[in-house]
Amino acid sequence: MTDAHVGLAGQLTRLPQRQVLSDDVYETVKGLIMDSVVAPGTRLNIDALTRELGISQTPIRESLARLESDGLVIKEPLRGYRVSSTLTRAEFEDLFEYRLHIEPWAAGRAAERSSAEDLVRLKDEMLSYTDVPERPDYDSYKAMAGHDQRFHDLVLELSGNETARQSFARTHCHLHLFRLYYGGGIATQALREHKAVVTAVRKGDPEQAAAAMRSHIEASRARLRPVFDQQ
Amino acid sequence: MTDAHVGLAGQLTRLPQRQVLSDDVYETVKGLIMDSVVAPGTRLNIDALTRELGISQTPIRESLARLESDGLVIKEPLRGYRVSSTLTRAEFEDLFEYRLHIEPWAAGRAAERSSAEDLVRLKDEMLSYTDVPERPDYDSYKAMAGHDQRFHDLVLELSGNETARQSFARTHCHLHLFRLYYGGGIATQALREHKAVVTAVRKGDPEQAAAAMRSHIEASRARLRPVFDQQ
DNA sequence: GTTCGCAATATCCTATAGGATCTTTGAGGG
DNA sequence: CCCTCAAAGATCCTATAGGATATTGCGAAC
Repeated sequence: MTDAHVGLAGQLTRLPQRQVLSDDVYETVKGLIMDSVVAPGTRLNIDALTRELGISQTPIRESLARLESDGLVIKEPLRGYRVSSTLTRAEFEDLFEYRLHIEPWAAGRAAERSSAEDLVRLKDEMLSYTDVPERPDYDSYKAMAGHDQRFHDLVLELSGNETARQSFARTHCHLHLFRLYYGGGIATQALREHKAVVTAVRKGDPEQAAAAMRSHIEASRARLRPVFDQQ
Repeated sequence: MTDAHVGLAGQLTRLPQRQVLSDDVYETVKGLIMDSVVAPGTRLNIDALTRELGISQTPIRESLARLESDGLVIKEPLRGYRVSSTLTRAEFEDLFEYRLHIEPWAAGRAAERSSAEDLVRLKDEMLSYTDVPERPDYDSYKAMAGHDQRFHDLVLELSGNETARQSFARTHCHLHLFRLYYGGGIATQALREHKAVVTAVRKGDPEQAAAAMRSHIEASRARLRPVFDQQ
């Protein structure tokens, strides 16, 4: 390796970006929140995290600052951070209303604009999660949630409007929905609905794509709403 | 004060949130970026900021982490932060396209839903910036930008969908547009367009409100586009 | 029993220091 | 001249320490 490097100055691309500790901490704490290991409302004690993670306070503080911007933690000056609550019903309704405004539009644009390569990416994403177990456990729930998020992000990306994609990403929609555990069992329906969106996009039919996406989101909302009736 | 406090235990509300140094730093650096004191692409040297602001690195790092989430700085691990570029033409177009999708919808909803109190707030906001100078200087430009941002945020708020308002806020639309300095001179037109939106919202006419907002955003886009022709 | 005040403890926030990594500079060789 | 390499310097990142603030617990008074 050292010998191969000699004489190639300037011809190697820059190494991939390094992962620094604060990034690791961010992902770790995010995972704890996402998996409800730390419950909504829980105070996040910086000194305790220091002890438990075996690192200093500084990267912890930095990652908490980022998580605050993500809406996953709430900072109270001088008193610390706490995990944000899961969505209230009002927030849930706002989110879906917003989705119903943005995502069918995006799907329609994806139908108008997608190249053959784009369609391959859609197909690949659909193939990334097909093994729906009869009795969903936590891992399959998590895998489905991952597919769901990637699918929607991809459609937003194929809409060709990066502002819209980022805006949607910044709602952290699927992260918040993930935290509203609903026991699974509906992956088959969601996959079917995703497939209908993909079919319309492939046909290049924006009206049908928008309608399929709207239908999917409305169904998703209806499936999730009972969560709030149990509280 | 100490005497007044005696015997009133539990009856005083919690004091307003305290401002900590990292919050101050965040606003300071944000202001430097917004005012283009530090130009787009500039590296932000943490040690230099430490010396110039006379504080330690820690609050600086925290505020930079937040500014990264805001899209105002870009972090390159181990190499530091740099100020994000001003909007490219493509980003500008995406942003306006997104606005054209979101803001007329929001204005229409505001027209449907606003209470008398809401309308007072709109009126107050319109009254907050009326003194349009013949020859706009930097301060008036900044004041107009402030009004512009507050106005649009208020309409989003009156739409009644907090997800939408936050999503729009997180684009930092007016902050990015502010950095595209265009020399002013168009405040009178923008105010006239804002007034048309307010008039329609007051009438409770959602179609007219949406149309007025659409017209305003399209005009705003047309006014700003020449910025890119000069680059 | 409740409430208040005070001291002790815990936690948050920032400053400082040191190690790791990157960037710049200068010398030497072709 | 250009290129390479090594050393020096600058900067980033994290650990540690100390001061400021909030929280908790206990005892005294009512």
